[in-house]
Amino acid sequence: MDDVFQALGSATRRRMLHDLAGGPKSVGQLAEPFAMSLAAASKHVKALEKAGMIRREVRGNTHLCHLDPGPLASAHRWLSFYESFWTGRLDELERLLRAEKGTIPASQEGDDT
Amino acid sequence: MDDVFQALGSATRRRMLHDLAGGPKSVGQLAEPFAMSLAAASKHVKALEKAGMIRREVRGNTHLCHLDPGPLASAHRWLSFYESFWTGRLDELERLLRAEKGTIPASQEGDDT
DNA sequence: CAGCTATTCAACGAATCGGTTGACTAGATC
DNA sequence: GATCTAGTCAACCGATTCGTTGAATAGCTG
Repeated sequence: MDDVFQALGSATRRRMLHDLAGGPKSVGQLAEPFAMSLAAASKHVKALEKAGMIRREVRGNTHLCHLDPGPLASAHRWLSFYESFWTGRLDELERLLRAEKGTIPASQEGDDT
Repeated sequence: MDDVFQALGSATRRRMLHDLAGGPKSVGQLAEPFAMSLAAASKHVKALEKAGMIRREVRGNTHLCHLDPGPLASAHRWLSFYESFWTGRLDELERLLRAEKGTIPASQEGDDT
């Protein structure tokens, strides 16, 4: 989860993810919108890969990057815990907090599912 | 958005948020679960505050911290853009991507709503 | 006022980040 | 085989992060 949120904490990488939503792209294609060296962009790709949000398919000369939405889904679920908070459903929040005392749900504890 | 995801990229701060979901807490109370100095914890609180996820109410001697779910909601909405991706609703994704060509929705571009 | 409590601030150090450049590897192309 | 292209790797640099400690501030308490 650390890696995921950390990866998302950069506009550059968020933009890359967004571009990837339109379909697989090579590292070079991902780098194109940015005024930085290919090496720098390559590092960003690696950060996304480390966070599990990118799968790499080495296709001959070029590395094709695919979006893997799994970690995004995890992050989304993590945030959903607080949803009742911003929708004003405080009763629901209380239920969640009470339920947790017994269960220790994965998305709020120290694991990285 | 950078600040928000960056703040979330630390298990320590995520734990603090989670504790805050149970109600307002002082800096000292937030620091208690951790084996770190109060000064260190104070910095984490400041990071959360900078990201807008904490409001501080200086009540005499102690600083009472309240959860502000706004930025969490924003992050959640940002991730929702990809929801169709992990739910397998690729048709919906395509609709989103197509729609965006005209609109440029705030949650996926360079602003920080 | 003296002293305890809660918290911040400033300075420091080690580690990490985000970028650069130059060298390298491997696949395509002539 | 020479060379162009795609990408990584390693070294380096400046800025930031995460922790520390010691001192400062401000509110309570005797």
